[in-house]
Amino acid sequence: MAELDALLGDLELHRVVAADVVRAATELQPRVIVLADPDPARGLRSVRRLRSAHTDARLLFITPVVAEQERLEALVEGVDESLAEPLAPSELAGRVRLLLHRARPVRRSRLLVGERLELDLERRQLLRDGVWVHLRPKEASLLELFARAPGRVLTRDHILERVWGPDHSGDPRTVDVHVRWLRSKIEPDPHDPVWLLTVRGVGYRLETVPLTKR
Amino acid sequence: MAELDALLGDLELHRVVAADVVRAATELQPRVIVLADPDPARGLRSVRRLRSAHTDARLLFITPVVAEQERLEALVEGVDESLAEPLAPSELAGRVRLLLHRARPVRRSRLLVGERLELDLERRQLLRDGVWVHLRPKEASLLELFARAPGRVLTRDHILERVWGPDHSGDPRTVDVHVRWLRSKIEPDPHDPVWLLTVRGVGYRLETVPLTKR
DNA sequence: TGCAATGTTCACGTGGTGTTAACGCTGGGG
DNA sequence: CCCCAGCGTTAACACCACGTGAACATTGCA
Repeated sequence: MAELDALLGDLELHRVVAADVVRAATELQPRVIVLADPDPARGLRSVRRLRSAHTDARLLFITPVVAEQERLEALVEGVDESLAEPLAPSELAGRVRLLLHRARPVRRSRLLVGERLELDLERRQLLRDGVWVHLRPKEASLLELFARAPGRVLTRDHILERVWGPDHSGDPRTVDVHVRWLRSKIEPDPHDPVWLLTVRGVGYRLETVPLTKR
Repeated sequence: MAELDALLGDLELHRVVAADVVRAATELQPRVIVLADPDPARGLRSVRRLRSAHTDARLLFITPVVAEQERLEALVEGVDESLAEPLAPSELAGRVRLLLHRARPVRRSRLLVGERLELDLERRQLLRDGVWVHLRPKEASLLELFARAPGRVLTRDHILERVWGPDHSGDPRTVDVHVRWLRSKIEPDPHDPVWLLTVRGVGYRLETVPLTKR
């Protein structure tokens, strides 16, 4: 472990026991978590608890070489890497650095629309010209859906499925109302939208870059 | 100073003037801050401002050898180390590394909400405008949980798990009542909360910085 | 044991939120 | 030029989540 410390010495390292892993992850907000529990079952439980916790950390799961089953399960649970002990310190250090630098579809907490609008996913609110604008739950979900697919046309059915849920059977026109409410909050002139645009006969799309600049 | 740079060259170093120390500490989130102000009184003010700022940094306080009084006061204020100039560069570098590698970063004993509220984690009480406000155990735990995840939305289930324990099965609405009691103690107007906010349909979140300022 | 402090649960009112429908407007095609 | 499907707009309505107060239970301490 001294050797490992030397290899990762320029990083901020913390060691915690399994019982504290969720609390530590939430408080410290690390970028990488290495789970090296001697008990594979307890390690798996830690994985599940972490996955439902408020952390974006990438997970590196390490088990004794005999615990092949748990190592595979961990992958299913969504860990980023799953390795078996024994493990060379340099190997582990390398994996940690790999995860650290890996471009991951990071759950960014902020999405931009233009230069004056910012959707804060944590607060589920909108920052417009430096002023916070309240978003209702459905509005936030709707805007998030659009912002994650900038420029793409989304049909009402697609929107209903993603925002309202797959088994939801409601009037597609409900989407229109929410679009209107969103426009009143993000558009300079709601009557002449420049961001959240109608695609007649198909659905709606959100521009993320001013049209004139393209 | 060139010699010191050589001794600490593998670390990321920043130099700032006293007026910028709080801002720099907040933005850079350093692990160690060396306060070497030629003016001992100004150095002490920096210590106090840092101690109530959003940083976990360990503090190393350096004064001219004549300023014995201030050096002792700094210790009372909670600096981690207090040394007198003149000081050999190797000595200083050694102290910095000592603080850096100290087993575990010191648990911050105080968390801030706004500028007038301070949660003392040891006493588990609240300092509001310089007056101690009594917190009941659950209230203290709840506020601590929020203060450690400023701005983040916490669901009732998440709160229950963290404050009441993982195996606790109680009414999620219990959280509402404690939130209400907390509001009566931290909010200027409990009917119109500005710190501990409701996120309808999701949970609650604690703002640590006034929203309009951002 | 008794009392005070703390914690939990419930019921009720209210306001925010979502849904639906009706009606008017617009643009494109016959 | 008119028609109509599609969309904008508004408002009524129902529902549900939350705030609130209080009763009740539990804990801690003298």
